[in-house]
Amino acid sequence: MEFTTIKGFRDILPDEISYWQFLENEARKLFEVYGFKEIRTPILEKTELFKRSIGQETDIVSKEMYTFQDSKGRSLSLRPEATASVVRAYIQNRLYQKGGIQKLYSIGPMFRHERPQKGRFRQFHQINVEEFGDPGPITDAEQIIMIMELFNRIGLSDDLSLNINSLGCPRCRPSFREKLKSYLENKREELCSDCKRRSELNPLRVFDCKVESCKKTLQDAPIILDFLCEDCKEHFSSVQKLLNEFGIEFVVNPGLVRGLDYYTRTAFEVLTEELGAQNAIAGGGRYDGLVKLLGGPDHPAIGFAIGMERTIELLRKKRRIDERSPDLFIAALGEEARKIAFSNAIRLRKKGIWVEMEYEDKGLKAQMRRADKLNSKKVLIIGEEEIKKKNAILRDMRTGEQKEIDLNRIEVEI
RNA sequence: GUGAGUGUAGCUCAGCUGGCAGAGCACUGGGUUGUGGCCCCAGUGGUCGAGGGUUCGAGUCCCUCCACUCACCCCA
Repeated sequence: MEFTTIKGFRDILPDEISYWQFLENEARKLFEVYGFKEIRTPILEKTELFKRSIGQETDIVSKEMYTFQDSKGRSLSLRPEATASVVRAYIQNRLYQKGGIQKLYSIGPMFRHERPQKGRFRQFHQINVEEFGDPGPITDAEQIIMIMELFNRIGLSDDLSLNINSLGCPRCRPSFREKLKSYLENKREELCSDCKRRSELNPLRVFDCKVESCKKTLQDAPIILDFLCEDCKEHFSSVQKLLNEFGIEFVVNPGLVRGLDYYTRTAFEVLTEELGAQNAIAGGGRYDGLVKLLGGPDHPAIGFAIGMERTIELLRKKRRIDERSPDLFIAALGEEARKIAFSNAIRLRKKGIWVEMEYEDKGLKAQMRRADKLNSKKVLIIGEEEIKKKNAILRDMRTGEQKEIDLNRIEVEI
């Protein structure tokens, strides 16, 4: 085959689309009652935006972005995540001048040049939520409650677990970082080669390591929660209190570290055991310093992203979302009948009725088989007999009952 | 970037120590005039991932390449 999708990119085919629409629709309905409004930003941005927000040293920016020069020599990148673009839009369009809190969501493709595997693609889709302007723990809890409610509504809550952590703030994180760094320095010989590298660049990430010896070494490592300043401590315990109050189960995981530099305080992840190595189907957290860092006002913010491919894979594994099926199939016998069928199909569709028919000259049996395959609820049979009598036979495909009806009364009968 | 696995019909796969390219599902038609599902019969459909080598003969053995999958890594 000469033309195929490029590596890590894929077609989402019609037989999968009911799942996508279901997920999107449920998300939109839920977000709406929480006061979130949709925003759509470009998928292409100046490279610098991502470098500044996500962090120069992160894997996403240093080796996973689709970056190229345009004809004027400017460096552009396909977005690897949504937050940077939404923050940019918030600042550029002065959304903060509308006053109060801005609640935004966005759905669309992201791009990362990684080696594809189960649950990981180079083009993938996220449902993204961002909220600007409120520093308090209520907002944190509200977003977590909302995301868990979404998973509950689509029927996945039994298969998911929620992890939360606090990453501190610029006042308290540095001292923890130093402490951890020196701890790792002393234990350097016990760490795997990856963790040796991590302990230099981004020491928090060693907590993600899956190597047994590293896990063991880290058992006695300092944890961030012991280093939180009073404000961060207070904030985090309020979040937990609220989650408890509203019956949200969670695990405090001090090893939960988000890979992007901009996170502060609350971080959370929704995990599943069912999808192999890529087990996070949603993740997010607070990023109080980012708006200012990108040139906006010093506004706090919090957000999360849901991985749509992963959610849908889990959804397909756990339940069936039925496709819609036609309301009526018109089986016509002969040239004259087909004309009548066609004009009636057009007429009924104007009224919002899903009508299918056979366009070729085929026997009734073949047409019935086709109607059955399409899972049509009813079949209208028009043949020479019926034309003479100016009526048609309406068959209910589930019960097998059929009756003669007047052609003008089709919409009433079905 | 590293490692392992897999490429045969639209899909899922069988094909033994080398000897005529197969099954199930799907699709099309039929099982007496104009009635679906179940059943029965028949038919369409293949550059066996690509190229090279060994051999009288290669889907099968050897080499090279390509693609896909999973894992590491990273993350949604």
